[in-house]
Amino acid sequence: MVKKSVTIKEVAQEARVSAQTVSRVLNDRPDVAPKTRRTVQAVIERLGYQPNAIARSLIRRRSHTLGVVTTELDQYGPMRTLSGIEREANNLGYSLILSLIHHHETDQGERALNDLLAHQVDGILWAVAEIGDNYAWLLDKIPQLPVPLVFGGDPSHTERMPVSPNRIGGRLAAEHLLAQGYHEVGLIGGPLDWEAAQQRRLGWQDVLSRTTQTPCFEGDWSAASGKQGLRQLIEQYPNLDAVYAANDQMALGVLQAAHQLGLRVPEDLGVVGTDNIPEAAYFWPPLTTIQLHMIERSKMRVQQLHQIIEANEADEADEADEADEVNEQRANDCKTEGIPLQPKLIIRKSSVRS
Amino acid sequence: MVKKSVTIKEVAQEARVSAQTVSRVLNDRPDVAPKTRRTVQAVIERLGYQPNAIARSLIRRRSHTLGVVTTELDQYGPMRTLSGIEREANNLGYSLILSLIHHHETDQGERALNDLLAHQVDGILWAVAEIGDNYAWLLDKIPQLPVPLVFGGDPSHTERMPVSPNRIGGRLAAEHLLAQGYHEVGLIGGPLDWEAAQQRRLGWQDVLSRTTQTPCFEGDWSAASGKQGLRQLIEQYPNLDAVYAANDQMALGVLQAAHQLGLRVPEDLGVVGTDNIPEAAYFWPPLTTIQLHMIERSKMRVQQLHQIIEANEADEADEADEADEVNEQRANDCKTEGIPLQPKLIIRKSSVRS
DNA sequence: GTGAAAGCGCTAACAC
DNA sequence: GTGTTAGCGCTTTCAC
Repeated sequence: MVKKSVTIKEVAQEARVSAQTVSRVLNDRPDVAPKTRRTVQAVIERLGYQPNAIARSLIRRRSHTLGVVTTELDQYGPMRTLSGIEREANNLGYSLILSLIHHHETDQGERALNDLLAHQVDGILWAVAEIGDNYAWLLDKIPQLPVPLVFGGDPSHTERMPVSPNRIGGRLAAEHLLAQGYHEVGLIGGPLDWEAAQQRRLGWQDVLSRTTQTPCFEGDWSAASGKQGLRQLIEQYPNLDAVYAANDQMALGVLQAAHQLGLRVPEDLGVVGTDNIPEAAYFWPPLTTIQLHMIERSKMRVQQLHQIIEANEADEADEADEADEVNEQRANDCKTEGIPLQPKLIIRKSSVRS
Repeated sequence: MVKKSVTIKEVAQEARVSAQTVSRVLNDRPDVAPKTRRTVQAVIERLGYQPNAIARSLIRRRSHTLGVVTTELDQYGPMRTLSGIEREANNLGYSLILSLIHHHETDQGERALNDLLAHQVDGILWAVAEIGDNYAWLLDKIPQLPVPLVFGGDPSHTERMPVSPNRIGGRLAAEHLLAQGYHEVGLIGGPLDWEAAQQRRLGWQDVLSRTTQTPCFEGDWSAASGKQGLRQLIEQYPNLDAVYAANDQMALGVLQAAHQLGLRVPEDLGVVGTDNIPEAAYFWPPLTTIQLHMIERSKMRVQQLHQIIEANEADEADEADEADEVNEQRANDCKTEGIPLQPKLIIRKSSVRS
């Protein structure tokens, strides 16, 4: 412990060269005599020297660090997103500074953002769910940010796709249940101020509003709320014979409530969830669900951010200043790749009357 | 975008004072004339100035940043640990640099460690599960590290508690099942090279080896392996009437297999899991499980690390150099607080014959 | 109370 | 090829 780190100067002294030469070796510059290079490398090895990334970033104006802002990690969604982000960031050679928002208050977001900026991150991934107008202040702020910011959370209109994948997911679920011969399909949605919940609900409505009633319950993503939701819907709509839940946890709650109410799934009640959490295949019965490709999606966001960063860097070198247009361009390039990420219906027992 | 950040010099110039004075204002030093302070603060506000944390750490030798090394976040355990770490780090004013290890190879660990050191973290939380001898190289290395490192993963002998909480958990599960009148209690364990899995197994054995046979299956933490595990155990031990699973996911797999085999839970088969994931209460039937207080535990680790860091800092100021002994001391102080974190049996339907 | 000078660890630009 | 000088943004002496 408390063993002081080795500096470039000490290495230089020990190798009887200047600090500059050591630096050249570190950065694999060609203009070093092979012999000198070997000597220096030997000393580096021997002393266990590690260049100080902090000092480097200070002068290079590039920290090779990305900031990630997200919410509590106790839900599968945020967690998987983070997992994907880390994977890709790692690939591209970035370290990650993590900043969690705990109570969905704006000042928390502001704090997180400033914190990351203070740490001179090269870019920011904003993976906080869109809730109410919590994006508003940020959207205002983006133009003034010294670094690029990309939204990395769940897919929503911020992707500027023609239709939100969440909405498409809602449609897939509803269409599937109708196709399986269910007639009255209820929704157990997420909190309606969450953009993702809203979109899933819209998708479900797209399909059902013309054909049937639209029994609907607003949950809070927890299994408890799913359970409560089914009880309440069944009471209000005795003919309800299927439910689309906006996440798999709520679907799990629905399954439990169904067992307790003596409803057989899928015979008496069809159930479809959302997210395809790893456990879903092991629910009883196994849960049909909508896969939204969160991990792949967040990887793409990191790539996108990376490209913007690189583009900015290049532009600065060129003294050109059409940076923003270039960014726009790159961003669009990325978006068009989104085709393989179409939401996918994963059919299991919970929605298939045999 | 690409808007250059404001520096302290610009603020100084704008406020017609020296950079030094601005620095004094930033750090709330007393020796600044109230009037000057106000002027400077106004300029800071107006320019939206943010001190550069990187430059600061360079000179202060303190980055207020902790490094976290953990494995893939696709399991509940690591995720919750991270969640707890982040919460407490945030409380104590630290930012977090995240470094995930993907393939459990030693060089990955080495890379992660070096990466964090390069970033001049003030301390490191090693939240990687102990698997095989993957701690060995690290234990060797710790004495040479320039910063303190604390193990932040699941509870194991690294806590130097008399008995691992994991083992106590295993005992609780087995004792409970026997008390409920089950006679032949099988284990569906985690991979045996995981220290945590090993300890849970030992706890189970402590209770059962004398009274009954010890049917045992080695899973891989996944629900799929839990399912397979039950099928196999039942075949080998037709009289098996209870199962203790080393995590809740495997317990879920057991429940599914039981349903498929026509075994009623809890009448024909008692089931106890481990972790108390939020979903466990909504399994069918609701799952009895062992709560290991991962979040609280990881918070404690962060506090511990913080205290060591502070102690080192104080020592350096004092020119004293008994730092290591102090560390040892502090660390021990922390450990003795562990009493409220005793594993807890959470009884639900899956193990209670009515 | 305030400013000037020096330096944290490193690298870019120029000498030689 | 290599060393010297300067400086990233900030804080810590130590003058005044």
